[in-house]
Amino acid sequence: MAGDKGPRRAPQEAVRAVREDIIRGVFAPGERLTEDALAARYGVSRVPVREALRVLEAEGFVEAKPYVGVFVRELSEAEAEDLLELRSVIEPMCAARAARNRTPEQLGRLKELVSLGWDAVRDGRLEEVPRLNSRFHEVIAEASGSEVLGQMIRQLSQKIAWVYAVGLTLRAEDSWREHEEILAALSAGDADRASALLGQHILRATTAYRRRVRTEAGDPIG
Amino acid sequence: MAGDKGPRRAPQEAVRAVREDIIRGVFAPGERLTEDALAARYGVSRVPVREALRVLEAEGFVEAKPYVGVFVRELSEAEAEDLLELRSVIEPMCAARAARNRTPEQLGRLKELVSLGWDAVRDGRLEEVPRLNSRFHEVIAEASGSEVLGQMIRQLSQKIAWVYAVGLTLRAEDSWREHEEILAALSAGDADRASALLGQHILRATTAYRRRVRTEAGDPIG
DNA sequence: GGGCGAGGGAGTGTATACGAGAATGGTGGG
DNA sequence: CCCACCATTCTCGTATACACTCCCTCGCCC
Repeated sequence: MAGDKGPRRAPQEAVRAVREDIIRGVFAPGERLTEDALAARYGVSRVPVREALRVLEAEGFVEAKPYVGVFVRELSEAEAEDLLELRSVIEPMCAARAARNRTPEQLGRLKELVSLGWDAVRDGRLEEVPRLNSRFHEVIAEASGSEVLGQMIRQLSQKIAWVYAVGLTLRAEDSWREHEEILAALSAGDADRASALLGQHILRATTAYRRRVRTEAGDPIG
Repeated sequence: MAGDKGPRRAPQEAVRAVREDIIRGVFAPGERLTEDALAARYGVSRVPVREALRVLEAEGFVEAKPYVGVFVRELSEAEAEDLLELRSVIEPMCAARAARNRTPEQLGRLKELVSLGWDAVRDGRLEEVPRLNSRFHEVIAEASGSEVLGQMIRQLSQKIAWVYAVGLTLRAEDSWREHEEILAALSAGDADRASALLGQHILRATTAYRRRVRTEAGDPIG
């Protein structure tokens, strides 16, 4: 079906696709995902889909019950806060390393992302912002030079994007202004400043998230 | 083939089995894992093995190259330190929650693990210690009540066990004495003390690890 | 009329079979 | 003697087919 040009590697793409669909809200929390439906959706067999679902289970996006099926996980407000707090301690650590190890190529990608983020915010394409946000933080993780750390941050970042996207998108302008400052510190190789800025950045994001959740409802994030 | 008594649930067990074999050093870092060999080893088909390998890849234990195969990852000394540092900030956070949320059943399991750990140390069965160590920390993660946090710690804990096991096993007596104190704090519901003790515990483990690495060699952990 | 048990449908779990790509060894030419 | 090219082979990647489990419904009995 949709296998227009997908040449010879389906499962890795399937993971990305399903994960993005979950983050974008195409699949709602609690929803059951049937292997057949996903297979048809992506024009592949059930085997790659199964592998993708197992990966997503390991990453914490879905929950699988044996002989029953997989369901999109529902994040409680408490868990969302845990994610944010977790990031608030990990990211500064990561930023300090990134300021020392970042390559010019990575700086270039960060600059491009900041530019794209600004454009998206300015043009009101808010649905693209969480994804760009994730990628900004993922590149920083990559720039830290630690494969292990990078993988952790990557997963964490994607889940944060999910938390935000499930609710709404806001605080976009401030966020990207702060991204710009972080980029400057990284560019200058100033580890302390990069670490401090990122800590501040996460703190503000957390505060904004809490305020929004409080005012909107007391419900689970879903 | 060897479907002795496990005829009805293979893949989840396969993940555990392969992961334990990697941690125990049955499969050395850098080694190539063929699906057929693993399938034969566990008496199942290639399909569950593939799913297990994808999960382990997501967890960071192996690296998969398309159309080539999966290889056990090699952790550099820097990455091992990153893991330890990561744990040093996450675990105290986790312990504070666990002190508030732990159930009597979880306390019971912790007590049993401390007992088993002491026995293993006393009897010189040092090869069992890393696994018990992991489980102790995993139960604490579970007791924190946060599914998200628990999953993160779980993966982290397993990788730490790997780091230790690949090198050697030591500091076992002190470690389990400290486990006992942590258990006491959890039992008393003293969040501050539990958090502080766990931070201290991790710090000592990290120091011991570094000293060992320094004195033994400058090589990668593998 | 309500509760309980059996049967059917749906979907997962697993195995087998086949096609595609890459590493390896041999062979021929320079 | 060395290098490049090609074919073989091994392994991964995917699709198809079947067995087992769960859930829901319908019928029976109390």
